[in-house]
Parts: sequence; structure tokens; C-alpha cells
Amino acid sequence: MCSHYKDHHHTRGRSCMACSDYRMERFIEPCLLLLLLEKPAHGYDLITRLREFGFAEDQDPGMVYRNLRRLEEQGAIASEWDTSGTGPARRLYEVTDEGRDLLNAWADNIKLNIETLQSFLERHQTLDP
Amino acid sequence: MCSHYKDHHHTRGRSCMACSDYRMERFIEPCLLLLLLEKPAHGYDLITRLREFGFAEDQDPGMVYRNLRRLEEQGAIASEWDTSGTGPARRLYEVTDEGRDLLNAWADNIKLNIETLQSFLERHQTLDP
DNA sequence: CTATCTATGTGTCACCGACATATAGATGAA
DNA sequence: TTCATCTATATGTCGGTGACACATAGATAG
Repeated sequence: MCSHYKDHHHTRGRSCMACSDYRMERFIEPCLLLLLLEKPAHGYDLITRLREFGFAEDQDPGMVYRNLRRLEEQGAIASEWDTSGTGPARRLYEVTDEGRDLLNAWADNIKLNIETLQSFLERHQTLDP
Repeated sequence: MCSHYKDHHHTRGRSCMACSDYRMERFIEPCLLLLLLEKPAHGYDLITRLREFGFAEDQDPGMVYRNLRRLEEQGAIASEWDTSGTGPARRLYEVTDEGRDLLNAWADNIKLNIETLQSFLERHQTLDP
């Protein structure tokens, strides 16, 4: 996998026009929900597990924690402090029923996006060389 | 097609969690390039033709014109005033060689995005009901 | 003559992602 | 003991982007 994720917006194609590297907005949200549905976890762990969805090796922690906060405010996930293990205390997150619904809504939306993008590609391929 | 495009950011899922309706960022750019490659046109025409890619019926004109301006500054498209037809003067745009390259780069990026989204969906479908 | 259509633009604002920085407990080495 | 490092969570700031409102003006029809 290429250097997916990170590094757009600020170093975007001013001189290098070939590097338009945009992605689906807010995609981190369904990824977090899916990871947490597979296995409850804490933020620091999710930062590394996000790589499985194409996020950068050094994924911004702030992005992850802020999204977890927002999801919890919305009632999609719930957390409790876990002081069992070694190291500093961690928040253990799990998905609520509402969160499961939210993830399903995301999946539907993602399906629509795939269809839109695919029809774009098909139309692009009908052009002359 | 559903009420695709328009209406996220500002009326997003505060109380209605089911309406996460996000799309690929900057997708309007490759759409404009593709439309102009198929047939040179002016902005007002492109506003309506964008519907073919899932954009709203009442697509924001500002969005279109600003993107055309930026693409022209980057050298991806070129324009000239056209006073031939009836009505007010219009800018006729056409794609440059650089613009063609840019569109191809977009197509590659879109392929990657589709793969990412599809692998997400597959992973989502392996969950328990 | 004025309402409407065509056509191009600007102003503003909130949201989002990227990047930098802050805080603090635990661990191990010098 | 002190200091660097790892784990873990969190905030501050800033530019890019899209949504929405609004402005301007030529042409046309009633």
C-alpha cells in the first residue's frame, strides 16, 4: 500500500499536479466503529489498528481521540476507565446499539459512494486515448 | 438517485444519526475535467451537467465557478469569452494537456479509494448480525 | 418597464484534517 | 536519583473545503 492517508490539504499539488490524494470525508468514523465492534479497545490501540484501513503509520492521535469523544457524545460508543494493566490509565471503548446503527448507515452510504466512483471511472474509460 | 450531494457539514447528524452523507473530497474537480473533455462548455452549462455525477439539482454555482477559476490558474483548463450566442457573455472552457494528465491522476486515486472502501465493506460484512 | 432567465461572480461561516504541543503515569538505564 | 523513553490521553491552531446567501448584469418576454 502506498503512502495512503496523511499529507493532503497542505502540501497539495501546487507545483506537482499529479498528487491529488483526496479521500472520503470523515472515513475515520466508520473505521473506528468497525474496529470497536470487532474488539473493544482503547484509543492508543486504535491509532495503530487504523493502519489496516489505509491510515498512516503515524496517524495523528488528536484526530482519533477527538473522534472518539464525539462518538461518545453522540451515544454511538461508551467508555470506562481501565486501570488494570500496566502504564497510565486508559479508556476502554465499546459500541452501543446506536453505534451499530450508525455503522450500518455508513455502510449504505459507502456503497453509494462506490457506485458513484465506479460510474465515473467507466465514463472516464470511454474517452479517446 | 437519492438526494445525493448537498446538505452535510451543517445539518449533519446531531439528532438524526442515520444521515451521515459524506463523499469524496474535491470530487467536483475530476467531474468538471471529464465533462469538459467530453465537450467544451461554459460554467452555467456544467452546473446542470454535474447532476450526471450525483450532484444536486440546485448545485451551488459558486462552487463550480471557483473550481473553474482554480483549474485555470493551475493550467488544467483554458477559457475564452464567447459572445456569439444569445444572452450574456459566457466563458468557454476546454481542457489542456496538463488537465488531461490531472484527470488521469484523479482516476488512479479514485481507483485506490474504491479499493479501500470495498475492503471496508467486506470487513463489515464479516460481522455477526 | 419589470419580471424572469441566463451567466458569472463574491462573502461568509462552520467543519474537517494536518500538525504541533501539552500532560502525566510507568519503566528502565545510567 | 535522575533522566530518557514508552504508553496514553488531550488541546491549540491554521488552512482548505463545501454550504449558503447574496451581488451583478445582459437578454428576453409579457
